[in-house]
Amino acid sequence: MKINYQLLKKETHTQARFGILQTRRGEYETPMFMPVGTRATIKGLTAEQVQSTHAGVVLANTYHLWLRPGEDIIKEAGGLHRFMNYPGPILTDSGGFQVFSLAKDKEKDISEEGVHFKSHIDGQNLFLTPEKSIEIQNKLDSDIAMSFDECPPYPVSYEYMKESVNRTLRWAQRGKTVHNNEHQALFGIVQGGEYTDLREYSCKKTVEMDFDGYSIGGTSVGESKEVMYKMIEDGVRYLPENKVRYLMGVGDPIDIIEGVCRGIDIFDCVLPTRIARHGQAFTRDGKINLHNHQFLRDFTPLDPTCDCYTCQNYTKSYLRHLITSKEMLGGTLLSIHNIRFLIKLTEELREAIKKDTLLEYRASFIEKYNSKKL
RNA sequence: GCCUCAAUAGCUCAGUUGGUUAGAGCACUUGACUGUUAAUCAAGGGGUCCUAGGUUCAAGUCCUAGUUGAGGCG
Repeated sequence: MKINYQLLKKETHTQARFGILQTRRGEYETPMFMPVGTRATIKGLTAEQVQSTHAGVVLANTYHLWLRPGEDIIKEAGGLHRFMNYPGPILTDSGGFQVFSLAKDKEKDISEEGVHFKSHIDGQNLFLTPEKSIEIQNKLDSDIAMSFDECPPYPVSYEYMKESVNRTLRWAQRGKTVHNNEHQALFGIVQGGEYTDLREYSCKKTVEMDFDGYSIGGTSVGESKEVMYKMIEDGVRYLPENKVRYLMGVGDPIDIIEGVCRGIDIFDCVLPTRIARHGQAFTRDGKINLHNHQFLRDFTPLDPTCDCYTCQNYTKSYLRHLITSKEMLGGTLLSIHNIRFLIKLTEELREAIKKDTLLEYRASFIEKYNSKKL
């Protein structure tokens, strides 16, 4: 079995869906949030700590693991799961997004064949193709492989985006052709930027190729929230109901809620772990910065209603001490909390979908979350 | 007692032949971060330039005295 998505319930007032993602490593309810472990590690967390957040699927990155330690080493180790000691499903991103940040001259570096760019480690010239990306992911033996796509910046001209969408479609087909791992699923990626007709075109053509799941790419690259939400709506409109939908790179709590309301099933984002290392935490009352002096004598947990390891055992005062002292444990404890926060959010969204109360849930969450900003 | 050196932001220190509004790093106070090149980046507050005189158009900078500190000689 690769993976299978079972749609169990559609929310009455929105496009939201409750479902189950069946994998060879267990079944996971959607909507769900996937923590990001680019270099085969959720930064600062052991596998046990990751699992304590009730995480299911976890991300790793093809580009990073290709450079170091190399896919052959991981294959020799017995595959990515054994290598990083993670028993749950792993999704590998294709490296397409790295092209977006590393290929400096898009016109020159991105060709029909693939992408030229420089290693961020030692600057050596590299060339990545759709075939190579899929081949690496086959060897990594992740549970879900992603098609190698182009993620254009924002904004970009209609002409460029059209060309890019077509190239991404051809790359998807090439990747699908060489994909050769019978228990690894392969997802297609819908692009098209903010252009509704290109999203429609990209979506329909990608679906024609029949992937195991579909993702919306090219969001959260600098566009406004309104544009991003429109991209989601346009990207989702022509996707089949019986396949899982993954919004790539989105993990702001509000954006997750808005995504779910528009029919997204799974999300991934570096935000919870990155802001954690930078000293910030999600709370029901909005994001807080543990650097702030106001927490010096705050001997209460980040969130009294949170069931995470951090909130069960540590106070804001102590977390502030760790962060201001630059102690590693600070990033670890805040990462545990932030990941758990987003996963708990998806759990509550699932309940709201089942009870058809998603709009009320959204309104009350957002009101509380934004309350302190005014 | 005498000699030498030093004294500039909370800390450690730059500061040209005297020349606009005296700087840096750290610390402090905040902000940003969305398929991780990111335990990162950005902004802000903070000064009786040891004190008192003097020279000069102009002194953190030169001169005199003092104070404090470090070292040396008796």
